[in-house]
Amino acid sequence: MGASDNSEEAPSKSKVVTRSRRPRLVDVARLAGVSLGSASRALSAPELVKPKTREAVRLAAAHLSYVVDGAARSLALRRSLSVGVILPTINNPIFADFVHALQQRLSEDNYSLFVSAHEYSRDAETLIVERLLQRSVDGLVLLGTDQDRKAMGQIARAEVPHIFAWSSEENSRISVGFSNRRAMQQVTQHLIQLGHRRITLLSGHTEYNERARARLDGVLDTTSLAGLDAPTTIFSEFSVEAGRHGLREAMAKTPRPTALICSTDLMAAGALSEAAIMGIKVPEELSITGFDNIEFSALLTPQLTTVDVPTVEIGTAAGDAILAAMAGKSIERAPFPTRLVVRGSTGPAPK
Amino acid sequence: MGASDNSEEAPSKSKVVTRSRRPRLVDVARLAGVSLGSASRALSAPELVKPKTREAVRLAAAHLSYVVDGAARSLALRRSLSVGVILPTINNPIFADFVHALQQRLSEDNYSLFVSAHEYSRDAETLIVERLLQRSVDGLVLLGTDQDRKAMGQIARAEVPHIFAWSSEENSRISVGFSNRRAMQQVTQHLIQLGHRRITLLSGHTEYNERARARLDGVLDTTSLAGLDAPTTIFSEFSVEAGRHGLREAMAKTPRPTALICSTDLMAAGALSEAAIMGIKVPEELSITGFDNIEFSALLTPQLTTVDVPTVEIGTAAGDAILAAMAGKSIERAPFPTRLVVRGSTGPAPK
DNA sequence: TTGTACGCGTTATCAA
DNA sequence: TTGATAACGCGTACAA
Repeated sequence: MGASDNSEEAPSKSKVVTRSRRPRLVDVARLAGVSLGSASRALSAPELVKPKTREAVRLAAAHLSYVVDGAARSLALRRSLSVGVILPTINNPIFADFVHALQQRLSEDNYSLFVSAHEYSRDAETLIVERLLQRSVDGLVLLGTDQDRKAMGQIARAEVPHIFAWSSEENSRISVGFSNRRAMQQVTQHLIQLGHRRITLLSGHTEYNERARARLDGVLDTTSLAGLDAPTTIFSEFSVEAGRHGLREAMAKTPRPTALICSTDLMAAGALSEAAIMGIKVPEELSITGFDNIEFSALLTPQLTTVDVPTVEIGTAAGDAILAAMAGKSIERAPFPTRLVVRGSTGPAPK
Repeated sequence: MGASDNSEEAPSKSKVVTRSRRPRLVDVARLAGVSLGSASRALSAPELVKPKTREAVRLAAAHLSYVVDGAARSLALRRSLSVGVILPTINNPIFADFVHALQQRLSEDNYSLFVSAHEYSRDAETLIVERLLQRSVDGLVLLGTDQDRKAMGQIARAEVPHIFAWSSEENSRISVGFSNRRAMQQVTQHLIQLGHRRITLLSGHTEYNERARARLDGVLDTTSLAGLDAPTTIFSEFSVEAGRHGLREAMAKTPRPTALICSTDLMAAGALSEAAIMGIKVPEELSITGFDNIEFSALLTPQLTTVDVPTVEIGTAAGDAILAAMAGKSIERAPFPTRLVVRGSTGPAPK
């Protein structure tokens, strides 16, 4: 009996060489000549321990290349020191920047970040939430406010602190983000001022996507205020390919629109490229706008008129917010400002 | 004594409402009227249990919204069912696609993926490895073969199964990827065939980056074989901004080069844009090439000649490989083929 | 096929 | 300031 306690045993000669067990805290304690408790304190609450033991433990730990076992620690601590973020997709550079900023912020407070994307599948979303709950994330950052009801149910039952990031419409619940609606109002206003009256909107699907809805609303607000008819709206995915198709569809109508508002830069980039292929001059015959101000939007020809979103700031603020939420506090913050960036893809409406 | 065992106690009235404890497996077992062991088996090895108990347990679990505690499970299982991937940066769409494919593959085998990027900082890299080891990842996917020695030391000591992905040069250790060197040979060959003799190379920094080195070597191989002088080489970061500066620097030389080889599409995109600003005609006055074939490279004007890399396939194969490695097997596989994509940014050398 | 009891590695409590 | 010991929640021999 007690065999499992005998850590001095040499690797048994006749067996295959097996992966050697990683050193545990007891091993460190023994080498340092202190108790388990002292070793634990020396590493995670050094101020509670005499400098001498502290050093002895540190030395022993370094000597053994000891790394604490996160699973055991989580179990004892009843927190995992990890946070999950659920993105719609990882295939939009705007989210990559956001995630990076979020990760940086959490890292400062010693939290790890689980990144996952559901790629607009509700099933995937439920599965992701389930996995994150298994991992006992201490907090959850949700992108957008319009999550799957089932997923939200799971989150609510598990009582995991969570925040909504990205969108922050006036009437929505508290979240860290900006107003898609107001941003799109500016875009539309810009086009109307340029004399455009026949506008087509290339929108993302609005089910489970309050961002797409808010952007759509922003356009409608503004056209209606200006006494225009509601613009033709085409619904599609948020991809470059969808932008191509959208442009074709838009330009198949008679009379042709003079402006195409796209829900994202990705779509606008596709539309721009397809316009070039069709020989449609931008902006002389058609103005095109995007949304997000991804780095590439300034590299297209013509450069894209778009909405700049403070991605990094939102990522950092989301980190602040979820850290606060996990600490039981709650942060109120005003929506972030966005900025219309007027570039070459928009111009006066043709006569 | 034994008070902590009394799970029927009502929430104490006078205290603040606290976060209710999440249900444990015992709770499920009790509700299902079976033992802890049976409950455990019913959920993770259903075939070992009678259909009747299996169902009872499932029902109870669903009723309580039970989710297994990953930390406890890891501790008992001595594996975490998680894998880490260490990227140089998350700010290149090529890596985003790779990670997504990897994640998908691992997810099929019920593994979670920790994603982290060191952004070319060695310190960050060591910290990341340390964190991943704390989390007891069962395997590690390293992007590139040229990791920090210290980090590799940690990984070796911890004896964590790991694989190298992305690069796979002839003389390097086994890894899942493609030959950067051969790909760049093709690019250079293409330019030489177009009559270019004065070529400038805009390379990434080569310290700790075998990909940049291999690409550089590929260019040198080919120019030297063609009896040309070694091309002027400018070293810089892998960014759009660096591409802009690189182009300016390249075109400041007399005589000007007729072709600019860029180490990545990001750089090439910057160079292309800066050329437009300077009024340099591409490809009439200057041919420009990229590397990676990111989606946007086909949306630039002119479209970018570049090297297509089978990102998704590599991601999936990397998943296969690390799963195999964790199972104690090892996968041999030939390097993936790359493909030169000739588009509008390259043309005959000016007279 | 099921139940019991122990171990996984750490932190927290409580005495000393 | 330190040391002993009881959790933390789950998997799995082993016995029944």
